[in-house]
Amino acid sequence: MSSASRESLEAEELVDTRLSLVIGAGSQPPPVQAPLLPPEAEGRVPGNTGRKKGEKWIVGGSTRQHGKRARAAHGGSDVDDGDDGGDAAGRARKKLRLTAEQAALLEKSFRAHNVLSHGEKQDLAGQLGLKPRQVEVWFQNRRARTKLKQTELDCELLRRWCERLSDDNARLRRELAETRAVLLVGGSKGSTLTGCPSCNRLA
DNA sequence: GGAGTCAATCAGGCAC
DNA sequence: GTGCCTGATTGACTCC
Repeated sequence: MSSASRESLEAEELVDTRLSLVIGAGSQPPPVQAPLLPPEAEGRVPGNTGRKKGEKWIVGGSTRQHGKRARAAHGGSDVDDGDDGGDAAGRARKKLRLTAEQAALLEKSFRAHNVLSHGEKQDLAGQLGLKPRQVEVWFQNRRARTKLKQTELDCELLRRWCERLSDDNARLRRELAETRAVLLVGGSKGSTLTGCPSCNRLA
């Protein structure tokens, strides 16, 4: 499958396809973490495993400042200019809601490349009438939520795979027991196949 | 050391 | 009122 066509799959389509291809496919384990993301993005994320999962720390809380601090460290030229609220004076922030057209264009871009270059970010922001930082945040959140969804899908896939393996195991055990019984009866009637008297395995 | 990314989280707004 | 979605923030981390 090409990466382009893979990217076009909706998550639901993906899980359906993989279930039909994989769960019925015999002994191969399911391809967990079949990427929802384009490959170039995966290459850009070499684990980021240093963080201790589940570790928590205080974030913001009452001292939270909307938009004034971190962007300096991120080289953001787009720190709060007022039209998205968020100043420290306590004025309630008005949340940006993307239009359907904006969302569609972002989605289209995400499917093409889920990581933006600087130029792509600028261009996209220009087309959308948004700040580059807002485009960046949208992609960031989109990646995070895509990954979360993929994890949930993988989890479900593994659960079903496990169920199937258990069923297969039970069936094979039944068949083995039946076969042994038949052969042992046959053996007592002169068959050339016999079972080991100590372990009942075929001799 | 700066830039980019991620995980975790907060918080506004909408549907129910 | 609650739950969900989603834009935004923050600190840790990786890479060059």
